[in-house]
Amino acid sequence: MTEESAQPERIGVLRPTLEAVAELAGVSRATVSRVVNGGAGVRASLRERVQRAVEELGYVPNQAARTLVTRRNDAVAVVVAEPESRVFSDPFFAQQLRGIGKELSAADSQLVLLLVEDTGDYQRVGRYLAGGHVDGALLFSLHQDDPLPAMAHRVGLPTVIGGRPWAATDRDQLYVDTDNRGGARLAVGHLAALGRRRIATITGPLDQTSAADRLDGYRDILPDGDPQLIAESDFTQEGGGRAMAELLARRPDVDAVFAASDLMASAALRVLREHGRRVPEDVAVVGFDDLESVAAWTDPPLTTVRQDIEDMGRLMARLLLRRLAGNGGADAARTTPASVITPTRLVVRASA
Amino acid sequence: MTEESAQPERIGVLRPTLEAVAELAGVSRATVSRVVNGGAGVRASLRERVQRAVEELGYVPNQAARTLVTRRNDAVAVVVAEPESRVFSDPFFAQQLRGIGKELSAADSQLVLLLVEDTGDYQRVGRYLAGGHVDGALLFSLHQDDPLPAMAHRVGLPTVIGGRPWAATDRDQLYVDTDNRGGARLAVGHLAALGRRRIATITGPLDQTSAADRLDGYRDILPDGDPQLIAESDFTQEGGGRAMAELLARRPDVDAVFAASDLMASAALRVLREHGRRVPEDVAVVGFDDLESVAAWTDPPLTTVRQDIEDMGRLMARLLLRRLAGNGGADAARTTPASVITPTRLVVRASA
DNA sequence: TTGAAAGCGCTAACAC
DNA sequence: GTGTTAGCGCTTTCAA
Repeated sequence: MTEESAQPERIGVLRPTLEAVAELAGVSRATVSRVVNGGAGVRASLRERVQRAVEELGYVPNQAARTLVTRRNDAVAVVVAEPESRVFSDPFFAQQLRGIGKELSAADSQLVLLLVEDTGDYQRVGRYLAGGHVDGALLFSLHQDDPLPAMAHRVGLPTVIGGRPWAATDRDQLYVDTDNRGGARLAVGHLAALGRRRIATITGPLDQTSAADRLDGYRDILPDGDPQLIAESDFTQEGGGRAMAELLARRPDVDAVFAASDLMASAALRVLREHGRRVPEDVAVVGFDDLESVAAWTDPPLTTVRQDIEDMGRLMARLLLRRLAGNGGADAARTTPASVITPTRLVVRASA
Repeated sequence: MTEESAQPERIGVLRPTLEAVAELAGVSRATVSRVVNGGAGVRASLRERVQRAVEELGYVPNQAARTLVTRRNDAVAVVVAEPESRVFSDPFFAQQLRGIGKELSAADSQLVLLLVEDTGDYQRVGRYLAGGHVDGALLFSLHQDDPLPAMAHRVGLPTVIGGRPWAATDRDQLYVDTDNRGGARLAVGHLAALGRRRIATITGPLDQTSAADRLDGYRDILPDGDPQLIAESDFTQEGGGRAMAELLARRPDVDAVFAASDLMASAALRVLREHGRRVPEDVAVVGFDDLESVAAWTDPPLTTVRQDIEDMGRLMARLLLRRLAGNGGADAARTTPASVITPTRLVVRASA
């Protein structure tokens, strides 16, 4: 009994198989399988007998065996290529995940969250995705040369990316993005309409398309702007504060700031106050995101560009699910979903 | 081509199998399998030939098939029974997850995070755990009658719980907990030693053992305390602020507060200031957790009970991995790991 | 060292 | 309706 053998020599609980249930119920495996999977086309009396047997034995289908034949997992991976210190401090992810979770639950699919902490993790996560543990993947926070989309494409794993990817690995790579450029134009246009003439911007990390696109929107409105008025930052509170201080040093006459995230805008507000500037009288400030927990509670409340983050998550999940569902047919072309750019709108509060 | 058939009619990329690699390399499936799994006992020349074939075909083993025979997944679930709004706002989880992630990476096991949002999710998560997708599970934030441990036990899934469970489902249910009671004694003892005589406490939700145990520690030091000095709260910032206001209303002469979390303590600090109390002169405050991002940055910096959260995560993972490893033998008794209570210590800063 | 062959537990034709 | 049967892709004896 000590050595492994072909016989079912298990350590803990002996998990019953379809076979065992079939025997106990006095039917064939096929019938048990039918009952377990909905029971369509099985006489009621038999069905009940089988159900009792399932109950009695505490039978739970072995997913590996099932997946092996059906090629479905009813699970979807969400991969976030960001240290968890950021994943867990930025409300952005939480909201996005909430949307995704809701949509997947409705489809009875399990959300599996994978965090890519450092470079070494890529291999393991890649193996996980390639190994067929999930039916599809939602990829987030991809930086410029992230290998994940290519990996997924290589093994044929359906994928939707959060945010516009830098380059399409795949002709029909699906993604969901906010209209970052349009949103930025809204913000900067508003400041210009207010009569501000020295409008600065605090950007996100420019190796992310969201940050780059927002800067492009800024430039759309101010094509001849002073480069001194552009401070590159990183979407965090600390970074935003630093950038604001820098701008103040470079151009003390700055009279407006478009910060590419609410977190950065809130830090800018604080730094401006510390430097004796009144908002919005001396300097008008506009953020981006409209995070409920931030924008409404700053002093003064933040004028910002609203994007519906939870809805983006929902959309991503829906896109993926539709692609998964649309597998079978030759009519793929008709049912193939397309990438989505969600709209933004300006929410005017007191800061600008 | 439109209908499903037994033939490999796939939609996207045709994923190569062992068979295909074997054919291309001109060897048997067994040999390919050996190479893929480390290549022990295969002649170098053959090994290389196989590796080239694997490379060329972009072969990735099908995990479902592998799991079906090995009964291993190299994946571990972390289940958090808490709405993500809390998971993502409380740094506690992030730290714990970091510890777990590190330990699992080292064992080349994939961390799979499952969030239980509402009651409906239990079924799906239960099915996921029972379905054999993971080798084991780490369970967090279990409330009083949480069905998860029983579910896991029922299907024989090795499990380690974060925090002491209310009742052991299983004789040798493993868990990792902080010495909550001892830590609370440290905190309250410190306040008493400072000469404080009207020491209040703000508790966590008393349906969680961590909160209940900390309250017990408080009572150990103050067995005859005034019940008016005890305010039940919920570990959040909002709750902590409310509780502090309440205490101030009930006992304006309060001269010390032991808050059962740093988040609550920081809110208490703010409320005390708003009520014109100086800390620590009028009211001394001690927290619990020693969250880097909170305790050191409050004004004044928080005296608190330190628990090494990341290490707890690490410990949980290690316990689980050891249990997983210790499966095979009859010597299970000797290698069986036992639950752990991690020590606490008082970190004295300016608030008490 | 290598290959042949027997399953792991399940689903899905297909036949009755 | 129900049972029989043939795999899904892999690992692992066992023999050569």
